[in-house]
Amino acid sequence: MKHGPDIAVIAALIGDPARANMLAALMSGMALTAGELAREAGIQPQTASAHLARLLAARLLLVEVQGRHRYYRLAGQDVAAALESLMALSDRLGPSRTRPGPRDAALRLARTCYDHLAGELGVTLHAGLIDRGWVVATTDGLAVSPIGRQRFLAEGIDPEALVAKGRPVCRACMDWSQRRPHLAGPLAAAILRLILVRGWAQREGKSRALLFSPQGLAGFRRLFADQPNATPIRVHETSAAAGQ
Amino acid sequence: MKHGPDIAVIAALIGDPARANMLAALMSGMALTAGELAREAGIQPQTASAHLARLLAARLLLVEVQGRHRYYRLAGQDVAAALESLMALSDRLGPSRTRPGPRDAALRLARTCYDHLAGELGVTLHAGLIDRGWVVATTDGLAVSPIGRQRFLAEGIDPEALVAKGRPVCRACMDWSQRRPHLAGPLAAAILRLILVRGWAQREGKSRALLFSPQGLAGFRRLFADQPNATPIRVHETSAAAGQ
DNA sequence: GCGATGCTGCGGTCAGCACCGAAGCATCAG
DNA sequence: CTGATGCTTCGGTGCTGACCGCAGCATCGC
Repeated sequence: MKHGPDIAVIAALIGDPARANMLAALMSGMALTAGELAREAGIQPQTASAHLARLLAARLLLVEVQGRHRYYRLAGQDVAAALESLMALSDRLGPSRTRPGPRDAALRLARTCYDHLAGELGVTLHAGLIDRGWVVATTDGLAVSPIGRQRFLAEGIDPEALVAKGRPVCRACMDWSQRRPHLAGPLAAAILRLILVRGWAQREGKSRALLFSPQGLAGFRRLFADQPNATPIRVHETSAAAGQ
Repeated sequence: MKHGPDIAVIAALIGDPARANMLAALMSGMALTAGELAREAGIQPQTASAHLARLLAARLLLVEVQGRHRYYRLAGQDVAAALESLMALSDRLGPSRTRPGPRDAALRLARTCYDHLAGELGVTLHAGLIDRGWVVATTDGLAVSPIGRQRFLAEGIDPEALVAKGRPVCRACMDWSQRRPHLAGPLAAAILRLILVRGWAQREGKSRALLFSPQGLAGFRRLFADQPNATPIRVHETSAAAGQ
């Protein structure tokens, strides 16, 4: 048992600061060039190239060549999920090695998690869809109910067109900052695209943060989150969680 | 952004082979002494002590002193979840760096994931409880239905006694080997205890593998998995590996 | 054709850290 | 008490790997 379990190889790849910075940048879901990633990590292009080659060999990244550019992106949802779960452990190091600036607040409110919405609004989305009965639990995770399908079709999303090789169309994913589940899967990816296409929110530069316009936030809440009739949803536990 | 994101610190800790071996051993959910962990990792006690101190400082582990022994265990469910998600990425390295022996087949059939059941039977449990309507989706993840509570009480498990500080009593957790959700959370932990107490299964040494007796397997399936009336559940996608 | 840009491979340097030997404390058995 | 066990701290060694300067290709613009 000299060379250790495979988990050590993967974790060691993520464990280098330069590579971790690159992976964190790719968590936005965008494909970035080798040069952009080098700048993101604060290293020279040669060094970045070596790092990227190793991440590629481990199948953590995919690459697409376009002319003289090489666009790297995360290899899949599972890679993003693993990175998120590691972020969830980061709090343990100390109350805040990450300086809690305004950008951090934006990240906690809404951010991309590879291809879908995360943060407080991601949790709100998950809760809202379940409250409305659009999404229900199945043996495979979560699925869209008949009424939900009708509603999504009205918004231009066909859930049945999103199913791929028996994978669930959506599922719960533990949110790093909220410590509650948010919505993941192809359906969640389609909803994020809808949010961006309608101009409800836009990316903040190359970061993972999503900036919602007031109108966009209102539209989002009206469609997915607001409880038309009854009890208000509780999404503001972050303040209480701080004292934990 | 010189010293990298916190995620790099955590991943680097897990990324060392010796530490990864220790953490993997602790995934069984048992508390192990420093010496046992040193042997597990194949290193000298002094080296292990240094590793354990670092894991402790990062709050990945908890320690309990009993006489001259020090019992280490994982700090919580989130640590176990992160390790599982890293294992899910290990497949990408190569078809099988992990030799696929009989022990591996046992791991894929049933194993502990920190404090609950994982593997094919863990997925079966998740699917079975949802099929029976004992567990349903809520805004917090999964919850026990009234009929479910009645059934669990009949087996000596009180779901309401398991709720702690607003955390969901159970939730879905993506299974490393099955790539489908299995049941996690306090309820899942109680079910694992039930399985062990009734003698349906026992741990294989210090490994994560759970060995079900034929009678135990029958009892488990009858109570949680078998579909009494209708369509058979599909849990045998890896039937080749299971051998059952 | 030319130079500029984006990326990768090669060598050499250097720091970090995993490792063990030796020693020091606490606990337990007798 | 003495000796044995379990664990930790300290010092020193050795090796892996991250880094950059330099060079070599491919692509784009002109």
